[in-house]
Amino acid sequence: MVRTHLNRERIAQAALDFIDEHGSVSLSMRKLGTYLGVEAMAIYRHVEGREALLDCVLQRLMSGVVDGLDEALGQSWQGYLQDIAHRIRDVAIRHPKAFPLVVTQHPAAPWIRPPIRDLDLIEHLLRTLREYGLPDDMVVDVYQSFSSFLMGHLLLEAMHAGADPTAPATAIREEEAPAPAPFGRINLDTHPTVQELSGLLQRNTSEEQFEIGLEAMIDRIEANLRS
Amino acid sequence: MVRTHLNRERIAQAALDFIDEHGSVSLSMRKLGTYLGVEAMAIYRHVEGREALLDCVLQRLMSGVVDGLDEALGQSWQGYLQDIAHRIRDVAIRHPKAFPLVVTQHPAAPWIRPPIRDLDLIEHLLRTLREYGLPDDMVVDVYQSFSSFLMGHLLLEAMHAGADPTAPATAIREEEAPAPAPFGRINLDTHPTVQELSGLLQRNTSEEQFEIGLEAMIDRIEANLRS
DNA sequence: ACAGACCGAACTACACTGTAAACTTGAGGC
DNA sequence: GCCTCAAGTTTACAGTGTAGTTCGGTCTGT
Repeated sequence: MVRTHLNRERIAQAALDFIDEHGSVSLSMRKLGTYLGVEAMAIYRHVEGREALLDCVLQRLMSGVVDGLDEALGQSWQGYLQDIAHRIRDVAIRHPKAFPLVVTQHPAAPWIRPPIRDLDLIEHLLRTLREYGLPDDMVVDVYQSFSSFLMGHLLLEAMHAGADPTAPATAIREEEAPAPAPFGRINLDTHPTVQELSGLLQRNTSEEQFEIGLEAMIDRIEANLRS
Repeated sequence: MVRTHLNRERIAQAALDFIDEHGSVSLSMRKLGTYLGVEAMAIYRHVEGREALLDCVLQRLMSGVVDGLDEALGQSWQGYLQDIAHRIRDVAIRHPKAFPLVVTQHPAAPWIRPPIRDLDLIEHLLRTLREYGLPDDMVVDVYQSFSSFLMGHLLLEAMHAGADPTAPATAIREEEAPAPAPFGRINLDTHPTVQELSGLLQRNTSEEQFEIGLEAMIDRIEANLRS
């Protein structure tokens, strides 16, 4: 009986599923093996090792972003950037446990900036911006600003979304006072402002802030272009 | 002979030194033990485990930021934010291998946003902004924008600075053509734009971009305040 | 000064990790 | 029929985090 043979695709998909479910730190070759119904060492026939495996997962994660990106063209570079940004945000939100893998360095190209680690996507971005008439130094500027903006927002959003819901939220106060403070009682006395603003702090306005920040970045580029 | 007794401080400092030298992934209890001239298990008398150890390192990393922050007061909230931002950037640059630890979740407070993981610092920031007269919702907004801005910029900068200089920069081209392309020859044919812009891409303008981005963020807050 | 509590450091043990090497098996080609 | 060869398995080993236990010196109460 030949259960559909192993290959890079199937392994990457299974690893992604596993990570979505249990987190990336608890992914081990052996666990992935049993998850695939196969002996752990069989995986090494198809990927070089754990690091390469995680790289495959990342590639699979981002593969959807670059595909069908050409249809998004034809508007303006502003719309194009908005489109890419939202595509990547979708990935981050759909796979919050896997997305933080973008901070691991690409072994073959340390100069690639997360979270856009896909060379095809980088090429597409640079080329398109150029075709929209942006000068070269501005193109690189946009790429870099865009990277760090996405990095900051999406990593935070993913961490928030991927936080273990079963987290203990342990108390720091040594007393076991059952104080029903907001978000798992934290030193209410030494940090009164934090406590007072807790309501506002735990409000999730990620999406709004993402849109505002993205808009602001694009505005800034526009202003820079005109000057 | 009582070689200066172990304590949390000494352990955290040694761990930080070790990470600065060899990176955080290769820090193990046993290696830290020998690094301290002590048996690995002795460490468990002072810190609860590996996770707690890394948390100690983070605490030690950021301890310098909040100390002596009151002297930076008295100017304006703009100057205050600039000051904090530069202090944290200094940490990121001085400890590029340790800084990425900020993305690990704080176990007791998952709602804390990296890279500002120090409750004292958060309290200080929120209180100060309030004292400068910013309305509560704006205070929280600033905290969150500030976090993601620092996160994006500093993590990228740290990754860049902490990249293993002995990295192979392997070729993707199967030919072993010795093409002296910029930054470790990468698929010159399929990604011509990347290649063409390689000169601009590898230019390090992190500091400039940091200043520009920080300024822009503050301007945005000001504009938001006036409206 | 001395006895006993005490506590930090060391040792042992165990389950689990990544990975290399040798081995088994089963399908296709002569 | 046998040969080949690649995919999957088994075995092995060094290294990991950490719980449990033991040892040896220091501090304290009298």
